[in-house]
Amino acid sequence: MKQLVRGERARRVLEAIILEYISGGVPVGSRAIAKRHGLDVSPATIRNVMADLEELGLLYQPHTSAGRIPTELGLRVYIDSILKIKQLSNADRERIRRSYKGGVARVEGLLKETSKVLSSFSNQAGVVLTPRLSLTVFKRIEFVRLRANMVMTILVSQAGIVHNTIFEIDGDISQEELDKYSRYLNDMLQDLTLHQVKTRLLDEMKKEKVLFDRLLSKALELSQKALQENIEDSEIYIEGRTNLLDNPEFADVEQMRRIFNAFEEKSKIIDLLDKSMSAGGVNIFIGSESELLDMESVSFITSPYTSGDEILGTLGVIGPTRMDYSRIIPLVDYTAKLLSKMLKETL
Amino acid sequence: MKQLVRGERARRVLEAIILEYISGGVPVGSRAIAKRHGLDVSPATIRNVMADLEELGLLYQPHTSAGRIPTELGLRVYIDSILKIKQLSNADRERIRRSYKGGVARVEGLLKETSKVLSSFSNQAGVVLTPRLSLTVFKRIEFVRLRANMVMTILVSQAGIVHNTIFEIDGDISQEELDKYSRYLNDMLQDLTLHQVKTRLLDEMKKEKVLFDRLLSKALELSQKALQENIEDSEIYIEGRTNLLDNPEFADVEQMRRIFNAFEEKSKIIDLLDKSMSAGGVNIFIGSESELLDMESVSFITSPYTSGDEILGTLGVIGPTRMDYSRIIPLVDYTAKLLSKMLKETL
DNA sequence: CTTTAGCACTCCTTAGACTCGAGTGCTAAC
DNA sequence: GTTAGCACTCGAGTCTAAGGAGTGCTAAAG
Repeated sequence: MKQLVRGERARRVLEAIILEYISGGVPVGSRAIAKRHGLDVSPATIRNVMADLEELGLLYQPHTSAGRIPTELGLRVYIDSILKIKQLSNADRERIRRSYKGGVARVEGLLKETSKVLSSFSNQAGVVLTPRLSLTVFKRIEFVRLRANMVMTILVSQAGIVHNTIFEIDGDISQEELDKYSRYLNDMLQDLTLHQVKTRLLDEMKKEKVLFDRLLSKALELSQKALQENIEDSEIYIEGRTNLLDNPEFADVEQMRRIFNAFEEKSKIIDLLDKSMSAGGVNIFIGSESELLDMESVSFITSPYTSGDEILGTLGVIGPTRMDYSRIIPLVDYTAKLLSKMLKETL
Repeated sequence: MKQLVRGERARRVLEAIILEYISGGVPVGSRAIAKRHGLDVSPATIRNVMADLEELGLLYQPHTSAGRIPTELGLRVYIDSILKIKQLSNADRERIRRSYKGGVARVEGLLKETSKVLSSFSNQAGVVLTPRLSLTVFKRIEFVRLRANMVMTILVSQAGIVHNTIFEIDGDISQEELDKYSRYLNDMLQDLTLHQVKTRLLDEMKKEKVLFDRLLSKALELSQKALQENIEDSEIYIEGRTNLLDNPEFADVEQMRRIFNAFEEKSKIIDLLDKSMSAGGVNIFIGSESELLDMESVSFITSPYTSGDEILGTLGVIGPTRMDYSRIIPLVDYTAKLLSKMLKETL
């Protein structure tokens, strides 16, 4: 990719245009570049370079007599081979840490807080994908008799995630009986991931068919039911949607509607975050790279977060393609690390 | 209020204008009313009536040569003394019931589903306030040892709501020990509301100071900690925000931003829903009646929902003041009743 | 061969002028 | 009390002209 932009000067011009465009949001002309960016050449020269960059597909003109705007490819090249990613300053780190007021009272709350942090420090939308239950490690199961024929199962994972399911059963079971089941299961299932738990339960059920142990049988059946429900699903927390309204490129209502529709539907965003979960480190999707239909002018910057060795989920920032990557990339990176640390230390 | 609009004809004109305005969204003129609403009088007569209604503050003109728009007061009068609230048709009821696919796997999910139902049947935004924990009845408490010094408390209410808190303790406690505590507490706290539980615990702690029972002491301390955390808070589920974008009155970006800001902040909406919880039946807030700053053109239609005798929360529809009250009022009413029934029957 | 000044050209943006039409309020007649 | 007639108001839409930002090309200079 680097070779695409041969000369040092071409690279500096591209950088200048992108910086100018990011801060201004309007097409940038040759004069502005020549003046403000310490390139000691005339606008005419800049124009020649611009024409070259346009031919390479890194810039384009909305119309003949307008300045240039970077294309997605242009941004890609910039991010991959020009942008130097700075570390977050100590002051910034400190400010981020401080904005997590209080301790970790609930994992859910911590994740929600994180999406708020991402949004307020980026001035864009912050997003956090919740852990997929099936990937987490089993910690505890409890059954609660709600009333005759109705039982609630509460599942706790090592990472402190709680999940409950309510379901109907044939015939009543007393709370004492249910407690016996859970004690039994808690012993059996220690240290398995929920995914493993599921297959383990199936194995045991097969064995049990031969042994005819009634206690065992019921316990397995109940937990089986509890695990059927959506342990593969994730949710997302999105905060700061309205920050996006401040970007002039979304002023047009039609654009806006599409973006907010995507926020409303969530499933596409979940898919995207899910995909970038396994790829370690910071991921960047520029415009149509995210393959979310109708989202040409939106970029995602994401990073997975963990708890100890478990990869739990992804967090990130959603903003216009024209966002301040140099600030937001380290922000996402640091926030992911900080969250991982908090999850590990407190749980 | 009824006296405000003396003549039968005046009332019919007001109704006609409101109906026309609701369906069209643009100021309505005298011709349209004279033609379409079976009032057998000329436009000039209508104009006279309109002038009277305007003097009463029920209508206003955006500018001299425009038609009339109902004021908030006009809508209020219409809703209070003209509108006859129809029952929902059986077909509609059936369609609503059917849109709850599957059973009640989690209360949380049920509430979220409900806000979706409200949104899709009203074509506006649907909103559901989650139960305030402190009002619900205690069912069960569990402690889980996450690791040394870290304990999770899981609280289950009779209505099937689960709430967890993680906190640090001085000195390690084994899981067996924790189980003892929870068995003890589960016996003691049956059938109290969480609010009562809180005071009860304080009482017991005072007594205990005298008795020096170590088991009791620790158990009380832990549960006390768990209850300190946000049992007074509620959350809301909002669905169908983007439906509001289809209303021409919100086409202007500035308007939109204000509304979406309110959605983002939530606390004001929570307050409003909270307030309308105690007032039984359907509540209607037109425009500035809701006292949400900057929300002149938005109406709320809300109704509390219950589980048995407990009032749990509020649900409703948020839309433009210009919404189809005759359809949405019974929708909100029916949905609240249906949700209450489901909560009661399955839990 | 590269850089630059000069210049004609393009095309968006803005503002003003104008028309059109919906709707009103008033007056006078029924 | 109701209605027809009419002058008047005012926003929405259309058209035109001016202004200006920015370009591409050419030709000269380094």
